[in-house]
Amino acid sequence: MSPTAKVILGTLRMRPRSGYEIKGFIDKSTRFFYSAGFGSIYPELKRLREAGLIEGSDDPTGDRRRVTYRLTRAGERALDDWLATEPAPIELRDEALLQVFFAQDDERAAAALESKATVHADAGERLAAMEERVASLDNPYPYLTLQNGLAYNRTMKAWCEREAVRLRRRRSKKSKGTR
Amino acid sequence: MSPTAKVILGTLRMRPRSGYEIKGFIDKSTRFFYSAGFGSIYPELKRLREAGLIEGSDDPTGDRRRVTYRLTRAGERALDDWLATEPAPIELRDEALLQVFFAQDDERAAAALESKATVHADAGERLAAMEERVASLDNPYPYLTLQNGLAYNRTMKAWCEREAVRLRRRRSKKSKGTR
DNA sequence: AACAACATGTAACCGGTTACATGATTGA
DNA sequence: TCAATCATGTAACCGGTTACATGTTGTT
Repeated sequence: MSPTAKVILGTLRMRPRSGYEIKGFIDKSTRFFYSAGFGSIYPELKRLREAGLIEGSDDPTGDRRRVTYRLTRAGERALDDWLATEPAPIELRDEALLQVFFAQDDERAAAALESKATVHADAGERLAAMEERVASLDNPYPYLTLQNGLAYNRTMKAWCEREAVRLRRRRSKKSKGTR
Repeated sequence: MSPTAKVILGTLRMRPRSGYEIKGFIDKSTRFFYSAGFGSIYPELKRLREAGLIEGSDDPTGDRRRVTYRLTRAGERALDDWLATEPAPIELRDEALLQVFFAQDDERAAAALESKATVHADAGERLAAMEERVASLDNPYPYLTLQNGLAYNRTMKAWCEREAVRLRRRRSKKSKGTR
């Protein structure tokens, strides 16, 4: 099952939606740890339909066509099966950390850490802005993942700032200079 | 500049290496936050050479051919330019979190959190096994990124375990059951 | 009238993973 | 001699991003 299929199936179990609505839902919920664009969603809906995991019904607004998809029983089974599967290890590509790794001196390492701190600060703010809305949901699990993102970004921001300060302090005493 | 180009250029500044050695270096250093396979490395070496950012010299072992690459001045400049660039935001695809998000009850949400805790525990152990070796390096920045990975996995493991316990405790009192 | 949002889809492109293919050297 | 490691490379495949193409509806 493809990554995009997983998030589509999960989204459709909550309630039937069109492709456009699925995209909207992802963008305001899982996008921070699991995203998908139209270019993935529409072809995947087609495949899932052909595989019998979802079914679509025409649901136009006037002349504007729209297909609303819902899970079939086979789709629900497939979703439950995946949900009970050991998760794939987290794939992570952190350019800021690579910049720290290859830094040539404390000054530039500190700058890279501060960039990373800013990235996490921004992400944290965007998550915090969602907190109230998500907290008021019936379903408690989205809120749990939001809290996870908050904890993650808080920790990383604090860690990067602390290390950046340490490097800059060290640098002002004994200059490491160029090699 | 492609992701693979960045890690190749940085690796080659440390010292000249063959494609095979570059892969070996990545596997024992940046792989946890930035990886690359042979299928990316060799084609990228070719492109970087054509672009004049690296140069290769034949350096065979007996009849076994080998090309050792080093940075050109243009390559060093390109590396420094990238190092001073705002990093791309972290791309993250966390299947375990998606399983939590779509969980149907506390029991299964807790199980997903425990899976995620295990993932982080394993990653933390693999990093801890590298700690002494990396600490004894001349260059302090690889150790810094190792510490970051340790902090990240420690926090995530603890957070997931704590939340899993909380869910299981809650579950044993008021069973949430099916909806 | 114009623009944002709704709605669906395809095509080109990019880049990574896996498998395959080949062959030399080293050490058990 | 056999296996592990060194060494390089390509091809098929997979899947995501971006751009493009098209048309409707609702709001200003």
